Amino acid sequence: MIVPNFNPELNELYKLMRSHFGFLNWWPGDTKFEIFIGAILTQQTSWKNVEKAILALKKNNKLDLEKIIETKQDYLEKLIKPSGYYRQKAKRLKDICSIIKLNYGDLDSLFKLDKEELRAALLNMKGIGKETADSIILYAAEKPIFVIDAYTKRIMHRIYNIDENISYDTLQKYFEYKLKEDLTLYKDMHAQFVELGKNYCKKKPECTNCPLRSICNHYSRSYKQVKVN
DNA sequence: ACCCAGGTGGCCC
DNA sequence: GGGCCACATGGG
Repeated sequence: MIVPNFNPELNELYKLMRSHFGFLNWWPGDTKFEIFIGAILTQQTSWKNVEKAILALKKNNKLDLEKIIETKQDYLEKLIKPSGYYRQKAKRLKDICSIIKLNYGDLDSLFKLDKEELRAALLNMKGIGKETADSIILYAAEKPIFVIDAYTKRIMHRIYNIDENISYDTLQKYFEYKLKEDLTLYKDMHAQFVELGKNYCKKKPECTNCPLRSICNHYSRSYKQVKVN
């Protein structure tokens, strides 16, 4: 197996984030279907906006595979409008739900596929790329797969100075090679990356109180420690 | 008035 | 296999 040429202590990294943020217990959502829809709606969109869209779907009794299929496109667009890209997302949601209904009957049946088959099936649907597919597999279908996102890449770049443009698959394989395969760990570690990315390791980083500053290459480069005698 | 957010698909080379 | 672009709202 080809892995990138770096060797961070991922368990130490996890412990530092975990002790700072606590166990995050992701993904928020009452049902598998809600998590599934949320994973698509949150693409390139803040979770606050997604919550509004999901609430609107709930209030109008549309948070359901069959209901999404039955709902007219323009009405669905109105409901999910706050989540952005709403025309695209409404069409894709309807198409995706139709395909699931047609090929598998319902979401649970789709989720009964084994991990690799499920991933291939999801990636075959327009509107679901690697990150969304893996988020659905991890948090809705609850099979251990490590989710990579822009935060994960940025944080790994800052801490260990790895290539910013490392491919999704390479970084994912790296995590899965280094970590023990554990559903709860995979779920929480991704959540920790997002939390760190939102609060500290942003595009404009706020390193001074970052929980990872003790191990961060970027921090040592940017904030040269002045030795006090 | 910018910049950013838990990406993706289409098109091009 | 990668680079560029459209897609769109709401919050800082």
